[in-house]
Amino acid sequence: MDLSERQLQILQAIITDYVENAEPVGSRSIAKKYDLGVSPATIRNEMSDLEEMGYLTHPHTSAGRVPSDKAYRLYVNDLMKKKNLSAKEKRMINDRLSASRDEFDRTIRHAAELLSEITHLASFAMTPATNEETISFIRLLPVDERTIILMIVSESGNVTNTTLRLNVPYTQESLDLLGKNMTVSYKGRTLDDVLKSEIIHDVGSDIEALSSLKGNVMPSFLRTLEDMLNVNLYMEGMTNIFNLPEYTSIDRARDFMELFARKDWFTQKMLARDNGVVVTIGDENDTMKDCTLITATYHVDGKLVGKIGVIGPTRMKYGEITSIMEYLTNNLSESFRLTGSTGDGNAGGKKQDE
Amino acid sequence: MDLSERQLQILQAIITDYVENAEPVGSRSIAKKYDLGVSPATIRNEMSDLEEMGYLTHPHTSAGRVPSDKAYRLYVNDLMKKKNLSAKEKRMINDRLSASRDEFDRTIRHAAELLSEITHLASFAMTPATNEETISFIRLLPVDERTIILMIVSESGNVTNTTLRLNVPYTQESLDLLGKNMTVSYKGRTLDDVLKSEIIHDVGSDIEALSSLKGNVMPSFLRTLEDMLNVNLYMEGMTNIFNLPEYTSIDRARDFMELFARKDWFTQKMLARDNGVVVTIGDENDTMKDCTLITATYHVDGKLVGKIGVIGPTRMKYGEITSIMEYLTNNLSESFRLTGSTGDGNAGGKKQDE
DNA sequence: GATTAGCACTCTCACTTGATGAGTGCTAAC
DNA sequence: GTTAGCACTCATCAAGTGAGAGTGCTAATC
Repeated sequence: MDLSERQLQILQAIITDYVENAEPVGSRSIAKKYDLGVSPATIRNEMSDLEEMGYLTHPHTSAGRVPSDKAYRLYVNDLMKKKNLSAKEKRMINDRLSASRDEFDRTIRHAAELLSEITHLASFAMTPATNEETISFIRLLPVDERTIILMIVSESGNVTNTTLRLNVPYTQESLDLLGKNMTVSYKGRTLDDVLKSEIIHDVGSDIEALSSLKGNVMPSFLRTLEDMLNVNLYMEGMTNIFNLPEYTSIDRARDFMELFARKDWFTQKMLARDNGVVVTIGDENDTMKDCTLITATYHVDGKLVGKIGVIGPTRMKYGEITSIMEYLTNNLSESFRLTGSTGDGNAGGKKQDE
Repeated sequence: MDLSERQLQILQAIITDYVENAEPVGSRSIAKKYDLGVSPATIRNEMSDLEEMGYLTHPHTSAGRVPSDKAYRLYVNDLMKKKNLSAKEKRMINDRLSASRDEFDRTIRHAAELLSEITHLASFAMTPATNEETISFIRLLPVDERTIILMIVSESGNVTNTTLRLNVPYTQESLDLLGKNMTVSYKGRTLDDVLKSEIIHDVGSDIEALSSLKGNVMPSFLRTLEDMLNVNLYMEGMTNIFNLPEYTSIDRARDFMELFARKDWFTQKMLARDNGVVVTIGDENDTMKDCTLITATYHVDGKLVGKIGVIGPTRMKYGEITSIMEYLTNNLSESFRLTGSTGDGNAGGKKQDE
């Protein structure tokens, strides 16, 4: 049961108007503002049909119509036009990201800031999941008589380290040896793989002298691997939502904020989403049934996949926002194309044209 | 102009009642609940005097009295009784912190979580400022043909590293040499000191071959030092304030949240505060004039100083909260007494008695 | 002289009422 | 199929009302 051309026009007009003004839109104002060549009465009849089909709802008898989730879905799939970013917007994005291009985490955080500034919504950015990363080498360095540093380096240049305190003495040679020993064991294996296998049978060392040292180091080693697997989540512009009429009620604002205070939970949710630009509207989300969530993915070295996203009420400028996110993620992927995962000092990636 | 014993009793009763119920308290309810042996009329007269002296205010003619900032200050200085923590509370603190005692940053974050859970207020915790830390050694490690890792280790075992991309080739020897060279130059100097001097005259190397390599490394070196100087700030329980009657207005809630979205600014503010348990009430803060801020300091290795704090309306349980914070910071300092600054694998610090 | 009872007065809060206006839904005319 | 006309619905706002809590003053009491 397809919609007629006129119905689509009316639906689009209602969505446009409602997204702009956040107030139920009536037949008269549609007829006046959008030149559809028909009278309010006709529009009323069409509206009534659209409501029957589930595209519109009615807060109460004598109020205007409000688009339903189903209407937004139709809009996103078929009606919405991509917005061409202005030169100014493109320049803003390029400038703000390139200023920190040489440092990975900072760039990601800036992307989130930028996104919330441009969209006036709450945004977030996640560093890539690193399950697939492989270990390059492991090294142990002395600090003082009892303290050493354990350092794990991945093949894409990711580094994590932990300072740990031993309950046995050590020598420079034993540290070097254990480092080499561990490197041989784990080089080329993914973090996930190592973590899963080692946590079960914590193997002793072949060489007697190293055994106790290794016993000291292994728990920290596993813990450090876990740390490396953790993605960082940056959230920005949470307070933007206070300016939206949807959230003038304290309770709804509270619910919103509380949802995102649970960072771990939220990270898991987001990791599970598909790649590319993904829009989920209202009921399509299992929590936050009155929000829309848009996520997009960027790539590091063409391999690792990170995510950015915005969260807001279902009433949002879909065309504009998806276009911005597309541009932004392309820009990010471009920046991280040649370099490793943690900054590059000077040589920035090739810049996207403006 | 001192207050009479009876005036103090009445003031204390009003504060206690108001802190509990968040509603202006009238003479009748004081007379009924607190056994002062005088009639409401007498209390009314005293209240009137207290108001004249600036300890109480009046929302409107026919409402009860509300304590002023001045009253809270008097209460905190003279009237308030320290609360003895229950065994259960102590156990909770000990358990929750010791579970993560071997990892510094995580422990600090847990302290903030714990604090907001116990107090039902917004809380924060800062890692220590490290201006006074001194450099122990610097090392450069190879990743691939063009990528190396720069690693800086402080004498307390703090480690920071950056991956950087070179635009000149390198050899293992040159890396080792430059690392040693830099270690000799900077060992024993404080981060602050090195950062300030080097940022001005970016010295070239004495040995010709290292010159270009060093040129590549120095900018990252300085940037990494800056990173090391940055304190981490963890904020928790921001949404707790939504449950307080003081913040049922969306505008006040918004103001509150926006203040703490500016993490850098907030960090600076907090760094400037004195050591020990510090309470600033309402007007005593230059921003957030309707909040009370309580901060307390913990020590790492007896030297570095970090901070934790809570933020809430001036109406809060001062006695209880300061006691909790005192216990908590003592516990933290105890944990970080022997170990370096970034975890210790096994050997936990001596535990405080329960 | 300090304390207290009594009472008029003030102000908030919750509730009601009525007017207004936006918008629908139906019917009959075009 | 489209439109004008009109009765009807519902939210919103302002004004008005009464109850309740609490003060401040005065005069009586200890």
